[in-house]
Amino acid sequence: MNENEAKKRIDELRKLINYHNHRYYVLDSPEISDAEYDEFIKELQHLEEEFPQFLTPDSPTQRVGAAPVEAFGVVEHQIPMLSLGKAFSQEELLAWHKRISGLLGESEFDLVAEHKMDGLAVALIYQDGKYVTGATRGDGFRGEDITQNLKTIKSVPLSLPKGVPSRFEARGEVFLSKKGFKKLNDDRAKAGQPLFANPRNAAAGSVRQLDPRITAQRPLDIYIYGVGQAEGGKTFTTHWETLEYLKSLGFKLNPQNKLLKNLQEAENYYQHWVEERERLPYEADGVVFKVNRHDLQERLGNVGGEPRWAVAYKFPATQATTVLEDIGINVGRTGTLNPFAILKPVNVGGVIVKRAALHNEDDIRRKDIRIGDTVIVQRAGDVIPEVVGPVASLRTGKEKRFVMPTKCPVCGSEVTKPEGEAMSRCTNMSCPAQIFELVKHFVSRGAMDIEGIGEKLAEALLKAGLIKDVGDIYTLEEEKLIGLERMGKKSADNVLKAIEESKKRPLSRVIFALGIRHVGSETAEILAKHFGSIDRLSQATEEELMTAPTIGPTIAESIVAFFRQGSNRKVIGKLKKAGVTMQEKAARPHALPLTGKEFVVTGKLDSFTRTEAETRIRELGGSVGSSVSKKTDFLVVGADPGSKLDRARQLGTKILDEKQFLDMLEGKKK
DNA sequence: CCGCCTCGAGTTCT
DNA sequence: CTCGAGGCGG
Repeated sequence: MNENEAKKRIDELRKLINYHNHRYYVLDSPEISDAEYDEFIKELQHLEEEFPQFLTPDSPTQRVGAAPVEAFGVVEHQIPMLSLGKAFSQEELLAWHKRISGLLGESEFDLVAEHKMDGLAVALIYQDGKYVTGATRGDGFRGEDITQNLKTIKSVPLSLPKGVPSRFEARGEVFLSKKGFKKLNDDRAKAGQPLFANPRNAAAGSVRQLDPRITAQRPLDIYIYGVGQAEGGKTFTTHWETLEYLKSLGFKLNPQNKLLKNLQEAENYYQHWVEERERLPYEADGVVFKVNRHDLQERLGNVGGEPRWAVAYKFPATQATTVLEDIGINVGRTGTLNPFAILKPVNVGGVIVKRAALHNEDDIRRKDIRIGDTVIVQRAGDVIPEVVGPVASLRTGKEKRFVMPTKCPVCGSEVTKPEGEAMSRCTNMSCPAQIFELVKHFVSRGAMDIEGIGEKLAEALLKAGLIKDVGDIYTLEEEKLIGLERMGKKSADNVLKAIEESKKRPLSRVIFALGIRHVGSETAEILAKHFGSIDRLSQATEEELMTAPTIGPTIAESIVAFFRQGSNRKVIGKLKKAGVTMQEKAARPHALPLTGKEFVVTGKLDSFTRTEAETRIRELGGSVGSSVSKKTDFLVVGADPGSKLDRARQLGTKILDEKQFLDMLEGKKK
């Protein structure tokens, strides 16, 4: 290949790559496969190596691999990057609107609504259509030169179409998607590095890497929201037109931007996203409203370093800081010691939070959470409150590191933490905490389903010594029950009736109810089918157990150990004596209607709870999965479905609404 | 041996 | 809903 041919092919490839890059990273609708794209990149790299005279900084191969710098240079913003005034309530939004309406002498004017991304503001500067400089906002007047780092973001165009102003500055927000943020933190956790508290910190940290090769590995993205400096070229009369123009230049804009007619529509827009923000692929901490017409913007001007023509209306915070007063320990059914945070009560997004999950010891150490720390607490949507991490800068030095007790806080027995496992466990099988949890599990809905025995009664029964293990439930008598708190004849009768009922539960439920470690509802089902009775199951050796599907050495060992334990054999004896199901029911004459079909349920159903629906499916021979996969046959969708619906659509899984599902249960169609 | 897919277990607040 | 871990396929 001679020089001329090479030059021609290089230009061609760059055009091609830029086009497909834009399709993929900006428009989210690729036309070619990743492999084909990589082929183009490879070919271009080869040519550029062979003909280095044609290598230019705006070549798509130059996004990665610039050498690290010692420190960042300074970039002066020709037009300051101002921060926005904030509104925290409807009243404050109203006040903003009223003030500018007064200044303008009219109250109906278009507004542009945008999401306030949880990221960091940057400027991209183009000279004669070529990307030359990228800068952080800094203090608004001077920022840091992060040109090489921003270049690694694939949705940043490196060159613009002909006809753009000779010097052109686009402004936007660099951010991490929720997924990207999570993945980044997961990777850091695995590597034992400190975690980022939120996507903004993560984005800022990534963009301010001295080594652009590190930045290139972070899944950063950018939404452009405006123009800074622009010498020559087009002028626009509204902000919306400016946004359209930016889009036409190849910049990536937030698809949720919207042109609104008045304040009412702005309030609706806000309300909508307060409710829907969980569903967004990125984190937003509010919405921004901007006066659309540029002439009105100019008349309103700036005041106190903030433009009067825009306002950031913040969402209710999902994070708050409070003091971690102590770390408590719960002992679970399987003896696991589960630490939880005891917090100085704090309002997070309208809910008073006093406790929060702290999954395990490693997690506490990884996040370096200490008792007495001021911590960030987060409650996203319906999700359980969790401690994100400490605010290390507020430490006084009096904070105490958490140490997992070596004795069970409930019974005082030895605690072990097997090598390589995340959980510490109490070794005492008859630890009162474990027995209590086991009773709760035994009577719970998915297990023996004894209505009337709940947390309260279970505790009372144990305390009064009426039961010592789950087998004793079947020897309870009316007179004894009536003595207990809030328990009259009527309630006692009901409880006894429910206990009687529970004797009829199928074998699989009984196996599940026993609470054998690693044996949940699915595995119990398999064991019941495979062994047919408790007697055969209890006599099975590890080898025999492992012939059943999904049973490996760990589960097999756990089952054998369970039945070897004398106390467990005694419990089974009691259940047998009471007449609880010990055999799989005789093979049914005809196959159940839903045999072999796997269901997944999402959202709220009207006719019954999700667990009830799942039980019904199992009774009819179907199985229930917890997430949608290739194997799933049907997704049952109730109100307010979660991400499972998206996944089902992706996989083309058959989707049933509640009505169709009920019809199916009644056997109307298959 | 590693990565993917499921299952099991535990959590908070209204 | 999320995390950890068991099972199994590539």
